[in-house]
Amino acid sequence: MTASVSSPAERRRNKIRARILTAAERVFAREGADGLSIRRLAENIDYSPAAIYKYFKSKDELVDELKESFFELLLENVHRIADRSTPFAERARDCVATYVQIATEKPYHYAAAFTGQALTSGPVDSEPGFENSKKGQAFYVLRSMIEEGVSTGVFRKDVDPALAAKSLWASMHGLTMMIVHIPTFPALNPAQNTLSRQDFILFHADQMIRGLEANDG
Amino acid sequence: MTASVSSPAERRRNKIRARILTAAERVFAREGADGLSIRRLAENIDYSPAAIYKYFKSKDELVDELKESFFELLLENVHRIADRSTPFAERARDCVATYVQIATEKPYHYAAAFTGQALTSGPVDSEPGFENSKKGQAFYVLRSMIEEGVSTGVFRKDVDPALAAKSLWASMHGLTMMIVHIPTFPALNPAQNTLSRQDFILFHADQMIRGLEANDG
DNA sequence: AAATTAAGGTGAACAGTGTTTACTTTGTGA
DNA sequence: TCACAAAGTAAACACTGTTCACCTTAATTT
Repeated sequence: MTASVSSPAERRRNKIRARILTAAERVFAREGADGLSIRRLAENIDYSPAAIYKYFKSKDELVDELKESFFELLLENVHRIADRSTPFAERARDCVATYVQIATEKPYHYAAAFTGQALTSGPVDSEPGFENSKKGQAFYVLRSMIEEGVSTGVFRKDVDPALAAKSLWASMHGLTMMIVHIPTFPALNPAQNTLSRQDFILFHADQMIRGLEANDG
Repeated sequence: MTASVSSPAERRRNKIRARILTAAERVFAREGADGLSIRRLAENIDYSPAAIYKYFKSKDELVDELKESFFELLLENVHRIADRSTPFAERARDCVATYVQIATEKPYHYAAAFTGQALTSGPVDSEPGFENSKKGQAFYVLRSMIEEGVSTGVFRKDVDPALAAKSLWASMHGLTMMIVHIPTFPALNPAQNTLSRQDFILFHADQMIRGLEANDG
């Protein structure tokens, strides 16, 4: 207990860390993890490449922080919609639309957040502490919304919210990835004319929700 | 018109090309595109790294061929199910399940096929000739199945098969990617006990199909 | 059959990458 | 002031995809 909780040295350190992160963010958003090289990054902030390793253990750790802040942004936005007092159906649709919207605005962030971890890595110990990650929290917003739908009778009584949330999440994720990877989606061909992206997102959301609804109209 | 359509030289060339591809396939299936290096590959087949470039313009081109053959396999399997004469509902479910099954068996192939192209690349000229690609053909199997569902009255009359197919494809894609990237999925935590993967796939398929069904029953 | 052309194969190099090591400078706390 | 830790660096290590000049071998043409 020598100094204040935030010593000058510590604050200075955090400042530089932040400077590195914002410089990294700019490049990552435009070119992704492959486009972001430690050497280029070091040059941008007038440091030697090795200096970065005094602030981050590895490039992966640096990129992980970018991804985590992105999911914080995503969570905030979805939460804001979920907390509205608009009718349930509308609110649910808007949540899905917002998730897809925010995600596709920063495609590299979103894709990297899932693509990141090694694919065939052992089934043990993956995602430690998922519940406390931003990604995890975003999922639980989804789950509680489905719980509301079930308890108010909009959805079938026999749907398991936890299960349904995963299914819904997968569908949202799929649409997002499609848009992210196929620039023209929902058009599959540059020439094809179809629904606008926004309308398609709403259509997809409707489709998902319809799968949960009690079909007595 | 000097020789036969397949000259000895040509056949020899194709043989070596195939040898390279099968060696590449083995590594790619286990470690993905990043794990597959030209140098390691060259060593495996007792050639110099430069030799590979006499058979493939670039590593990307080589990997593209691996991806295309994978989608050929995927298409074959889905087609086999789609051509069955089992009841419609069952057949549809099995198609979805097979798609996810095959895809998750070769996670790197599947993920790379979508992740491959540059993310923010201009909206023009992406995916030239989608209709003729294996990926495109797989999509059209889906579309015609939905057409069958609509015409036989299982699905709502107002669903646009082309649109619904895209929505369904996105949902399938999402589940596949979830399984591919989260080793424990549908469990989100190693400790969590939930539906088996196979059962979850069927649940998800049900959910999707329910979204299309005419709800008078 | 001889000469010419094309294809197959190679070692070395170019331009990158993430990361580590040994070293120097700088700043802080005792 | 002195000692110790933190910050910063140049240079190297071990890689990567790719290209170039060069040589050998096979196929074609004269």
